[in-house]
Amino acid sequence: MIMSNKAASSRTSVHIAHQLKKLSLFSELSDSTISHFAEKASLYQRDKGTLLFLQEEEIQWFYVIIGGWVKIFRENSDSSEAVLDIVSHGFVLGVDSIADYDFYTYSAELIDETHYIKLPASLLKYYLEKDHLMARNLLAYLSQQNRRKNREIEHLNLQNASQRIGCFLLRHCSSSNKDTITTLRLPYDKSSIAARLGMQPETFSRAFARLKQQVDINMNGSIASIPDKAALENYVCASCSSGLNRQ
Amino acid sequence: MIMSNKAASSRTSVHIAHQLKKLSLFSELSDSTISHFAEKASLYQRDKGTLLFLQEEEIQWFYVIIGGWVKIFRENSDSSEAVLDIVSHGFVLGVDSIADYDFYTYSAELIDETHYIKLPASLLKYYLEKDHLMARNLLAYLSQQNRRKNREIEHLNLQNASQRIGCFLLRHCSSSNKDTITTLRLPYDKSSIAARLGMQPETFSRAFARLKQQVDINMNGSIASIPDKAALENYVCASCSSGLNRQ
DNA sequence: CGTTGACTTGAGTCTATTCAAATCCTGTGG
DNA sequence: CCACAGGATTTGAATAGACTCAAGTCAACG
Repeated sequence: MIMSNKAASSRTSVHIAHQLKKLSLFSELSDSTISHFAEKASLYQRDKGTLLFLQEEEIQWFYVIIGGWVKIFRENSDSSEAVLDIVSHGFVLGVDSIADYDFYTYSAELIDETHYIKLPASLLKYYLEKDHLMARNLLAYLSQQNRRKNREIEHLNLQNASQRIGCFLLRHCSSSNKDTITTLRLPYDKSSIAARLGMQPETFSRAFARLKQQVDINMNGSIASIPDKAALENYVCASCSSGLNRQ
Repeated sequence: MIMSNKAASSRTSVHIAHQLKKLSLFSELSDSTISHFAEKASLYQRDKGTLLFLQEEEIQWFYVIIGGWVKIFRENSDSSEAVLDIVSHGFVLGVDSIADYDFYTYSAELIDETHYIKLPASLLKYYLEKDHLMARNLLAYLSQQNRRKNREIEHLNLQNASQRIGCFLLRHCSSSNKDTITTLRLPYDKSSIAARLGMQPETFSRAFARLKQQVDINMNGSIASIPDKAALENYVCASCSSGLNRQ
């Protein structure tokens, strides 16, 4: 990232600080702490295919996703990979093992043009020791991740392919007004959603077709619009232990 | 828990302190902190079927499992339940949401006669604020749980029924000497293992039979013995991204 | 206008599920 | 100590869902 001059750099830093403040990981931190992070951070926009980091690499940076889509995955000895998650704006990547392990335990790759902030892990570690609030925020973040994964395990066990697709859609709808039509930009590459949901691309295609038959969903390129979100929730959560808004 | 006199209570407390010290959650904490926990804790031994807590209840206690087996699960609107995990000695239950949510996000039930310590959540919360080490230990614990669940999701996606059973066995073998025969007491009720692994009891039975054909495993009541652990690892981890001893 | 890559559709196969029946265990009462 | 009831586990047969491989469609792009 090349800055033309100090002023530009400062403008970027203010912009980054603004983005960081939105995150629960940085909530209630002092302005000086946040600007400290913002000063050491850089803003990126990169294309599909860019690797953020690989499993087993030493943790040097962590990432905040502003927009776009990132695939979190693990590769194994034979060629296949397991997609653990596909995440978008507001997600923080690479902090899961920062407290006790020092190495990334998964790989992360952009599957769309993505806008993100890159921050030094050492700074987070520093504040983790120094600032009790930082530790508490990370605790809350990890707790939330745990619950997210519990839900994931439950769904893999109990939901069928169509329901899992519907659930994925719902999770990525910004919780907008119930009465308006919800629209949502999906990752360009649908086969990675399939992998994320633990199914083959063909199964995804067929199951999505079935889902569209059951509840009203319109696809327009990679834009999905859902006229009746409640109907989708109803279809999806027939076998969920937690309603959509529960933890 | 009725104590006959102060001396007995004190002996119990020393015993509990000894157990707590083994856990990473309490590692490096001062002796006085640990005895503070131990004083407020009680030791229990209860039968199969005992409920430790239910999802949505307010978190009042957390639990350390000394021996036996506990089922962690979530129930949903229709009758079915999702078993998130089945855990035994050394596991800490009920702290996942202590930092940010105040309610249990899963239920826990003994599926065997089980030996455990019950501790007040408020004390953990108190030290979480006061003692930086406690926060760091819980961070490490949650990080580890996250990795455990990532592995779980990967396995649900990539492994077949037999491999998942083998993996469950391996995970619960104490990492003893490679050359000796490994033995392992399984929960009395096999159908909860089946549920834990996301399959029906019938599938469990058939898949286990297949596993026993492939690698040498002897069952004797609920005691499994594995003469050649390496062979089992080899069978199971053909499609794992992480070797057994990785994080 | 043809090529390329992504997605869909089709047909056959495989794995796990379901329902039903048989068998094995275990704890209990005689 | 043994027989027995009841539950858990196993086995069998039919079915359903997802997978694989192959072929077809579609749209974007040069």
